Amino acid sequence: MQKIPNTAREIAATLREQILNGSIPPGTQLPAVRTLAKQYGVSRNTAAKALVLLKNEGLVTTRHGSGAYAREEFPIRVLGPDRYARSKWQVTTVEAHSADAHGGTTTQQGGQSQDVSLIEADADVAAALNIQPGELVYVRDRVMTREGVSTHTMASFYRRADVEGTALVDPRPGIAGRGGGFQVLTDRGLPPDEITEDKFARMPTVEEALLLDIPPGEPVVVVRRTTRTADGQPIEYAVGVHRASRFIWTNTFKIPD
Amino acid sequence: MQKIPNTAREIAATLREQILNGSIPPGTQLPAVRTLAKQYGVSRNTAAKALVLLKNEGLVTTRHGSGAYAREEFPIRVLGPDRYARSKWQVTTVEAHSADAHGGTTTQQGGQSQDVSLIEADADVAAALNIQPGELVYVRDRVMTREGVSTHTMASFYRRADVEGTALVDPRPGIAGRGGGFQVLTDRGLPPDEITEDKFARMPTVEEALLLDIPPGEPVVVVRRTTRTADGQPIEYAVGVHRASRFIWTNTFKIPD
DNA sequence: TAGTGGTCTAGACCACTTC
DNA sequence: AAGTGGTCTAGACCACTAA
Repeated sequence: MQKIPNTAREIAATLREQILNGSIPPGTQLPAVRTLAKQYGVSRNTAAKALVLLKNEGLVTTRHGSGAYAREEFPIRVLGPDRYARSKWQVTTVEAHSADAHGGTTTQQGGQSQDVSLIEADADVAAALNIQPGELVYVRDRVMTREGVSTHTMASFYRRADVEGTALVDPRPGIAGRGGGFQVLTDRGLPPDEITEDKFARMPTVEEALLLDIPPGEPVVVVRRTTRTADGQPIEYAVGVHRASRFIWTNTFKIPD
Repeated sequence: MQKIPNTAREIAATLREQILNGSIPPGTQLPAVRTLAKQYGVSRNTAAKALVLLKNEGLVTTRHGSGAYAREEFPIRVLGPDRYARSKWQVTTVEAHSADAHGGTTTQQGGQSQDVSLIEADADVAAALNIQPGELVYVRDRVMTREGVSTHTMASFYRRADVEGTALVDPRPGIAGRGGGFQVLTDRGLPPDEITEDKFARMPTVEEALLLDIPPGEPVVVVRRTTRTADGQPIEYAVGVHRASRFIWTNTFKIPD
C-alpha cells in the first residue's frame, strides 16, 4: 500500500524526485497549482506551498501568470588565479583608452553602471587599505553582466592619493575597463604584485536579489580581495558579490611545508 | 502619514531592519506569531509567513514550541592552504595510531562516522582519479564536528591499489585521523605534492540539511579537491560539503604573468 | 478572456516547550 | 496547562501572461 502524498513537504518531495531523476527535464512546465491541488486532494494553498519549498531549494522557478518550471541550467564560469594575469591587463595606455565610451561591449562582457564616488572608509575598508576609518577613499561600483544578464557586482576601493586624477576615477563607463585598474595603478608607480582573496557564501540581501535578479533559493558568494605591491602596500580593496549558480572558483597550489 | 505594514513582505521588512540595525540583538526572541498578527492587524497566517521569509534569508531561527529568535552569530573558521601543510600531518606512524579509538576528541575537533566502503567510480570520480568509470575505488565518508556541532562532510576517494591494506581503509574511527590520509599515502611511496581545489555554493539537499543540521536559509559550499604526486598522478579525490556560515576560505597568491 | 501564480483571511488542529 | 510555531482547509481577490 503506497502512501499518497498529502502535505506540502511530501508533494514537494515527489516533485523534487521527478526533477532530479530527469522525468521532469530542466525548463519543463510543472503542473499548475490548481491541478496539483486536485491531483493530491489537498487545498490549493498547500499545493502552492510545495512549489515554494522547491523554489527555496533552487530547483524550480516560477513565472507569474505563466507557470512553474524546473530550473534551467546555466553556463558556469570557472575562475582561476589566471584571471588576474598580467597578460590580460598589461596593455599600452593608448589601447586601454581606445574603447568606445558609449558603453558598447568591447569584449564578451560589459561593465555596467561604472559609478565612482568619494566616501569615508568604514572599518573593513580602512583595515584593508591600512588607513584610518573615516578617511576619504574612492569607490568604483560596478555591476558586471554577461550575455545580457547581470552576474556579479564589484566595488573597488582605492586610497585617495593613489588614484586622484587618473582614468580610474573617471565615471564614464568603459574608461577603466577590464583589468584597467591594475594598469592605471602600474602607471602610477604602484604595480600590483600579490593578491589575498577571501570567499564565503550566504543568502543575498533583498537589494542584491533585486540588483542581480537572483531567484529565490540561490545564494551568493562574496569575494573580498586585497591587492598589494611588492613591498606590501595595499593599493586596492575590492568586494564582489556573485550569483552562486554562475561560478566555480578553482585554485591549484603546492602543498605547503 | 506612515504606511502600516500589512503584508508578509512588509512585516518581514520591518523586522529585518530591526534585526540588522541591532534593535533586535542576536539571540533575542521575536514577538510571537499571534502577537505579530494582532499588532499589525493581519491574519495569523500572514504573520507566520513573514517569519518564514526571514528564516529563508537566514536572519531568524525558530524553535518549535518556544519561539522565533534573531539568528546567533557563530565562530567562523578561516581556511587557508596552510591546512594542508606537511607539518600538520607529517608525524611518525606510531603517533598517528596512538589516538584513542573510542572516538574521543584528541584535538579540538573530532572525526565522526568514519565509514569506508568499496564502490564503483562514477564519471566525476573516474575523471579525477584518471581511471575508467565503474572501476572499484575506496571511499572514506566522514562527518566532521566541532564543539559538538557538525560543520562539514568529506568524502575521499582513492584508487584501490593505492590504499589496499592500509590504515586508511580501516573503518575504525580515528585510525586515519587528521591529515592521516596524506601520511598513509606517503608511506606507500605516493607523497602528495600538489592540490587542485574547486569551490562553489548552492542550497543544501534535504539529506545534507538533515545530516549537518543546516537551518533554512543557509547555503553550503562544495569543495572538490584533487591531490597529486610530484609527477602528476592523482592519488586522492575528495568532495566536501560545508555549512556556509561557518567558514571563510582565504588564499594569497602572486599575480600570474 | 481564460489560465496562471501570489497572497490574504478565519478558523482549526497538531506538536513541541515551558512552567 | 498555557503558550509557542507548523500546517492545513476553503474561499476570495489580485496581478500577470498568453492566446
